Order: sequence, then structure tokens, then C-alpha cells
Amino acid sequence: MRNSVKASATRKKLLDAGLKLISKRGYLGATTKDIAKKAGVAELTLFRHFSSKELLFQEIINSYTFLPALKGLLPEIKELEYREALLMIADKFLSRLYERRDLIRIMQSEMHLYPSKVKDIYQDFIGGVYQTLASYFRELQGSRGMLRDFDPEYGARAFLGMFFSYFSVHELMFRKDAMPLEEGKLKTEYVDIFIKGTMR
Amino acid sequence: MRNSVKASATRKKLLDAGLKLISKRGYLGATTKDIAKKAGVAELTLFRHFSSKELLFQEIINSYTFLPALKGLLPEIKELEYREALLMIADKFLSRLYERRDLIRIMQSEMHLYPSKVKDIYQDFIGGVYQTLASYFRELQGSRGMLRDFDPEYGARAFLGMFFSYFSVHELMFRKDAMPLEEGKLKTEYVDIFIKGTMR
DNA sequence: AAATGATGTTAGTGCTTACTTACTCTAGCA
DNA sequence: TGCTAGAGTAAGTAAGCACTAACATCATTT
Repeated sequence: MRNSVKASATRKKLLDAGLKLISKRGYLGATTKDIAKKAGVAELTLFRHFSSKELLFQEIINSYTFLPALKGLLPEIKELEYREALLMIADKFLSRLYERRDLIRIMQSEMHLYPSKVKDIYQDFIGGVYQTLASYFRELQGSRGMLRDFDPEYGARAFLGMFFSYFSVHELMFRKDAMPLEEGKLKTEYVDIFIKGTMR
Repeated sequence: MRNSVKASATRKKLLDAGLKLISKRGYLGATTKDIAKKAGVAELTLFRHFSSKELLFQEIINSYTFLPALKGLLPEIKELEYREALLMIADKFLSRLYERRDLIRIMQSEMHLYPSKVKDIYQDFIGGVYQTLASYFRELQGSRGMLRDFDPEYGARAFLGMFFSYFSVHELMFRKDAMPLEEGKLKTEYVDIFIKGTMR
């Protein structure tokens, strides 16, 4: 019986092991032997599930897509205070990055392998967040006149950029190093700067 | 005669070719054969100059260090208007990143090979910029009372983070794609948000 | 009880890689 | 003119890689 419970469990173990090893050592540095070992199966089993290493890699990238980050959140956010809304967005955004840190690391270091695929994933994720945030800003500028007249696209990039670069440096590069940055304080400091910087 | 003109020219060609190829394909993906070919010399010549591929890699990382980015700039900046100062800092910071984009890409994707070395380089560069910027903020908060009472360390990270993530996404990830972001506008929008966000 | 589907074990193939050996060529300097 | 430093050419080595072939084991299903 194709796709039995056992088979798809093995499959998942291989995808997990592949994701972790490739994110740690890169596509070339993660050998099929090691991936199989990490998954707790024989190397041959890897090839029985994925006919080549490259195919395994593509399925890893495909299967671990991003959940929609903020898209449906816009109505909910509109009900909040500006400050609470920004804090919530920062929170959700960082959580999504953490959840997918292995995949993001792969995208950053192996993007020359499948540039267009990586770009698609990126657009789905970050692009969606940009849009949501930008249209939130536009709303607060227009009907309510609460925010000053900055470009909402650039504003969204500025806001998310602060958090993305924090994530990039501390989570992707120096995860294990003790860096004395307290994330709660970081969020409020960043949000405060941004609030003052964008309000009328 | 060791270190003749010819020899050190060849050496430099190899370092340059290695930097470019490794930044493009990764350490494992850039073969000694291809590096030599790109440098326009025989593969054997590579091994006569650097006894192993790993040693070549280490010398690449060592030789292409960052120039001090802002360190000596503090006195000069203090004479400027706040807005002009921030624009200048953004400018210099982005220029340094552009100058060293190949090395930064290598640091990001191969940092698992020599984490401590990469960390040192990072500290020398970004760390120095943080300090300079943070002490500039502290100055404007204290003696002149011009800026409000935000944490200067976090402020520096927020400011540089906006620009680093722009660089990271557009220069490291999607260099070749047409992305309709105009850098001049980006700088002024970001700086404006930050100015309003930090002034008393 | 027999068939089947999923995995394991072992031994291998052909290819590529970093790196070596041995020898030749050439330009510049003593 | 001859020596030498630096580079080239060609052939090869040992190891590691993705991937395969042949056969065995075992649980589940029929």
C-alpha cells in the first residue's frame, strides 16, 4: 500500500533531517549518508523516497513553506491602539521568523541554487507582510489622519527591517553567543521610535 | 627571491578569484580548479602559493578585512545638523557594505566553518559602527538635551538595522532583480522617521 | 499460509575532488 | 652565460561523493 503510515513517517523524518543538516552545513556539505543517519534510516531508504538528493532538497523547500503571517490579521489590528498594533505585528513577525529559521538560513546561503523558487517563497512571506503593514499605514494616514504623510511602503520596510536585521544577526549568525539584548526591551524601544517617527 | 612582484601579483589574483567564486558558490562549491582558472593560472600554482584550499580560504577572510567604517568620523559628524549627520552615517555605512558585499555574503553563508573568526570580523566592523553611533546619540541626549531619552544602544541598532536589512535583501539576495526601490528616497524616508522618532 | 510493502545490509560503480609528482619552459639577474 | 624563481603541462592518487544492485528481514494484509 503506497503511502502507508510507516512510509510517510519515514519520509517526514528524512525531510526533517535534511532541513536541519542542510541549514547547518549547506547543500553540498550535508551528505546523503549523514542525512539518512540523522533520520535513523539506511542511506538507500533516502533514495527510495526521493530519487535524488536534489529532489529531496526541492521537496524540503516546498514542504516547509511559510504560514501566512499577517494577512488575515488586518481587521483585528485596526481595532487596536497604534502602539498595541505595532507591538503585535512585531511579535507575529518575529515568531514566524523563529519558526522558520532553518529554512530562512537555507534560503540565504543556497539561494544561488534555485533563485526563482527562493524568490517566490520570499514574496509569499515577507511580501505579504509588507502589503498588510503598508495598507494599515495608509488607512491611518487617510481616513483618520492620524499618521503623517510618509510613504507607507517605505515605512513598512523600515519597520520590519529593524526587526529582520535583529533576527538575522542574533538568530542566524550568533545564535549561541551570549548577546545582552533583551527582546522585550528591544521591541518597545523600536516601536517607540517608530511611533514617534510616524505620528502626525 | 621570495615575494617578487610577479609572485605577489599571482597571489593577489588567486585571492580575488577565490573571494568571488566562494561568495558565489560557497566554499565547497568553488573548486580549486575553477578558482585557478578564474585567476588565469594553473591549478598547481594555487597549491604552490597556498598549501591547501582551507588555507587559501582563511587568507581570503583575513586579507579582506573591513576598513574602519565610522570610527574617526565622530568629531566631524558632531559639527553637522542632526539630519545631515544621520544621512552621512547611512551613506558611509551602506558604502562599506557595498564595498565588501562578497565578503559579507561569505560570512553569512559559511560562518559555520569558522564561527569565531567571522564573529571577530563582524565585531570589528558592525560593532564599531554601533559604538560610534550610540555615543553620538548619548552626546545629543546629554549635554545638549536635543534628543529624547531612548536607549542609545538600541537606537543605533534600530537605525543601522533598517539599512542593513535593505542591503541584505536587495544586494545579497536579489541583486539582479528589478526592485523598484530608489535608494535616495529610501535614505531620506528612513532618516526622517528616525529623526522624528528620536527628537525631544 | 502466502503475498506484499517497507526497510536493512553489503558491496559496489563511476565521478569529482583536493592535492602530488616529475618534468619543462622562461624571464631576469649575477 | 648560466642560475634561479616562478609558472606551466601532464599524469596520477586516494578519498569521498551520489547513487545502484542483489538479497534478506519482518510486519501487515489478505
